[in-house]
Amino acid sequence: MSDALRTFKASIFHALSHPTRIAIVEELREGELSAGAIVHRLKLEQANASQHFAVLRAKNIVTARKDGNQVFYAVRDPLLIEVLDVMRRYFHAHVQEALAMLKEIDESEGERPSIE
Amino acid sequence: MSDALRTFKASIFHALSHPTRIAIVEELREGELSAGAIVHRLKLEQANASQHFAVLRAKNIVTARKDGNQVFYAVRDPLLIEVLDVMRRYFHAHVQEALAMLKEIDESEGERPSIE
DNA sequence: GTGGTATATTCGAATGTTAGAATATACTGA
DNA sequence: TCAGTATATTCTAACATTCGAATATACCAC
Repeated sequence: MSDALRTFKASIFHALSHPTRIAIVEELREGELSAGAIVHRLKLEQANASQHFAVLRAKNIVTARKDGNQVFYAVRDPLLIEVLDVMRRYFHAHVQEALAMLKEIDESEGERPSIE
Repeated sequence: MSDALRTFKASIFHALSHPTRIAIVEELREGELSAGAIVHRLKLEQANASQHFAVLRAKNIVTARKDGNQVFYAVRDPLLIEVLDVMRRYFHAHVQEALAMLKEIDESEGERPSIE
């Protein structure tokens, strides 16, 4: 496999390597939503959300459909949802250590982990 | 889904979001290899490779088995290979734009892209 | 036109990631 | 023990990413 191809793959993973962007893609699992709806559901800062949308757009992970005042986002390819599904199975297969990892993250942030 | 779980998923993606680490995991697709073998096959700097191994170990993406002088790495869970397989399909479904992305990367690096 | 709403972009400071050099550790064989 | 090999860690400078604040753009209703 060429290094350029690996760079492409890595760039897709990179686009998904932020909790907020994962959350956005998961929100879009059932279909398109307006930017505002996502901001509201995930309680994000508008500017910050828009930055994350830009990352997802740049990698063609989502499509943006403009309708009047609003922009509706959708996951472009269901394969990516499939990737997230496999990740979910991966998570369930390793709950124990996932919990440990969450706890570590937790302890440095002062919040309690909760599973799904 | 809890924010902590998203953080967990994001951290796995993050571990895979570097071309060298993708390359390492793909090398381990068929089974375990020594650190040295991977360094040799991928023509990596020893120290740099070791740093990437550390990232993959920290996320439990690979296991490390020490045998005498050497350390043998293996992908711990085939589910991750499955993730890479879905990504491969994703890639094939979007060769066109992948090519465009590779070309862009290419133009800023002075190399020609080649597909798999 | 003006005012209001929805979204995007730019900027800056804090933080995180990277590669490679140097160094450290661990094991083996003589 | 010592020399050699395999791997890991630490350090540092360059670079990228993140957030929130401020600002800009686009659209709609009046």
